[in-house]
Amino acid sequence: MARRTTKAPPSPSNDLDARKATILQAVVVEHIDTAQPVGSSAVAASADLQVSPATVRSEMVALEREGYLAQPHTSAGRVPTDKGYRFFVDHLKAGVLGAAQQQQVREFFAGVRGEVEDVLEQTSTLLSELTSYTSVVVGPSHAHTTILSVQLVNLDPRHHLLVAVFSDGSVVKHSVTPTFEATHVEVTEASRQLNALLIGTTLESRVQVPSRHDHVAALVRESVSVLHAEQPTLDGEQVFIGGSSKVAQVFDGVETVRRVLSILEQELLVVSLVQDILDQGLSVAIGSEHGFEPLSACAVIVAPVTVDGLPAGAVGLLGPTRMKYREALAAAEVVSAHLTRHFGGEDDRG
Amino acid sequence: MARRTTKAPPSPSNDLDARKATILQAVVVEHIDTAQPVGSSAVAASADLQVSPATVRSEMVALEREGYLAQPHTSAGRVPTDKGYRFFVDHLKAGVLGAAQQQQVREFFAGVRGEVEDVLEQTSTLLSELTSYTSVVVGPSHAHTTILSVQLVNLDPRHHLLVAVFSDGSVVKHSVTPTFEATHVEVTEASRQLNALLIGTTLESRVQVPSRHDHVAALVRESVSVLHAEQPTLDGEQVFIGGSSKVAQVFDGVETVRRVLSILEQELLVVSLVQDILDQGLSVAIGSEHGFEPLSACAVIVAPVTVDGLPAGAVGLLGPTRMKYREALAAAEVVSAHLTRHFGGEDDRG
DNA sequence: GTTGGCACTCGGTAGAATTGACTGCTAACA
DNA sequence: TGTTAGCAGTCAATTCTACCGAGTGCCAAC
Repeated sequence: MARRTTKAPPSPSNDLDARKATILQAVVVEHIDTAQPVGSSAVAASADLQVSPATVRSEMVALEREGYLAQPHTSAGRVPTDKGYRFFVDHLKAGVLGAAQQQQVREFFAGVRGEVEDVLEQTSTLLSELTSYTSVVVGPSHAHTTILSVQLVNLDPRHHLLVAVFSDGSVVKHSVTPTFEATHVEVTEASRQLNALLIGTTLESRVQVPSRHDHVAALVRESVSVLHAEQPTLDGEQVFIGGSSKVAQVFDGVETVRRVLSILEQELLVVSLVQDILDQGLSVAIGSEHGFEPLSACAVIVAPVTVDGLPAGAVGLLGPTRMKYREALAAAEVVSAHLTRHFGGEDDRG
Repeated sequence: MARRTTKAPPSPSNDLDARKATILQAVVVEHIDTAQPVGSSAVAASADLQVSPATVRSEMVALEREGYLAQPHTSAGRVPTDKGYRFFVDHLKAGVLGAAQQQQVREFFAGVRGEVEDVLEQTSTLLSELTSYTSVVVGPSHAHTTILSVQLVNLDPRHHLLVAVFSDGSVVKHSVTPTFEATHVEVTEASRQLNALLIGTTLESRVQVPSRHDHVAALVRESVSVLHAEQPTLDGEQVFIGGSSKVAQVFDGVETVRRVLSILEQELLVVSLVQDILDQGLSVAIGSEHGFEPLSACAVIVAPVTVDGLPAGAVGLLGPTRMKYREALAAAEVVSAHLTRHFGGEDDRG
């Protein structure tokens, strides 16, 4: 993909000449592998460019000046910066999953059964086992799906349960607690009217609620408003986080671990993070790129899941900036593709 | 309470003479506070018994011989064993929550709204914030509640959704995927029959399913079996874990943190752990007492939640064996009492 | 532009010495 | 008999030192 010519880069700072690129990549690879600063001689030995460590050194000072590398202290090797990782990832040729792992994914999707939620949850476990990073699976929002059925159920005279079923198979429930006591007959009638009113609509549709002052109309009004109230918040998004214990293995420093875990606890935050990255059109967000200070030590990989060509959730991986991008990207892509297929045609052979 | 007489203790090993008890308690308190082994002079200074360190020492060798204390190495102080903590906890006088925290709990329960799940989830966050330990809130199983409504909804000709509403306000859904294509009319009719069949029953009830060979009967049979299949597994239990990030603060050693987190990921395991402890009639399980090897560094506090006098879930706290038992026990009890009240009478003033 | 050589920097480590917080023991004492 | 002071012994933790070595920057030569 990337050119190997030596002529001066057309775009000023975004591209490096071939040798610098090779050196940078060697540093990244080595550092991902060893977690140690990488010295000039290690690079000279590993990369296939036939130059001496001294030459590598002078290239490295340039790379450092341009912001791709950094030095922990004077007498240490170099470590990639976020920008360095970014270059590396942008010039990464697509990796493929190991045969055993591919097999594992195939078997998983061949055997998986059950409700959407269960599939997503198990997928997040799968993804985290494949990569040994923490995984995030975001399910489709049901904002654009239509309502198939609504029902108001009497729990006690002042407490009713509104249960709505959507065309994507999701179910939501809400309490409806009017200020008056409703009879069984009234609740049943309200339920009937809600069905007539809402079936086929989406949560975004405006519907004509009855304005009468009787109990039934009041029940209908409250039900509709409680149901539509769900829309503005991100609530109702389904998030499944798998392998949060990996955080303890993969990051060092108690404080970092604690911080990352405490972010993962706030699922809404995680959803919006993944959404942000997708909206930026990225598949990897490194360090500060996602503008999320507490996760500045992390890289996040995302891959969208689509149903009928429309976005319907995503899978993600969260690791340290020195994560194994090749493998992790491959895993995320393979799993998201399988998920897409799984939800696209109910029948999945693959 | 305990005698000061010098005659041999009536119950052989379960009780200690007053001075030993005081010394043991001083060691536990100190060690919980400092996380360090406690020496004889520290005990002599802190406890109000007017004896010299030498005397304390000779008592300590006895306590060690009897298994209440242990010595990390020869020239170190003493550390409580699980048995030592057990004695401490058994002789703990009930603590009360700090005023600020009591206020926080009151405000929380005064303001909390929404579905049961939401309340439980927020409660788990509350509990973990109160104590800075990881909290577990187990919701009621709906095994004993009755079915209020069942509905079969057509997603597509071969894929239907069974939605059941229970008297405790919980909703479950299951896919029903017959091998034949069912018409809309057939699904509606099956839904009607299911209602007639199941309303008022529990998941444990035996019901008479139709044995005819038509589509409707097949739908009914499959729906009933799929619904009842839920029973044997613990699945459907609701668990909410709050403050898992505390694990990183409270335990030391990456490996311990990882192990605990990975247990917490398996929610079924957590439920059965809490259930076990409750079944043993304990409110605290220390170290190996719960017989759960990976959590041998942990203590677990549980407090049952009841509705109408029947067990309906529990709240729990998970911390290191050297946790602040007084405060944690108080918090768990206060919160479980509030929860009980919250679910008991819908109206909670307190 | 590339290279070998060289002086310099500085974190990490290994070993020795020291400290100090403990203990267990013993002999004297009330 | 229980309690105490005194004392020798143990051992983890700390501090210090020296030193090693990986790695750099610079420079002169090619």
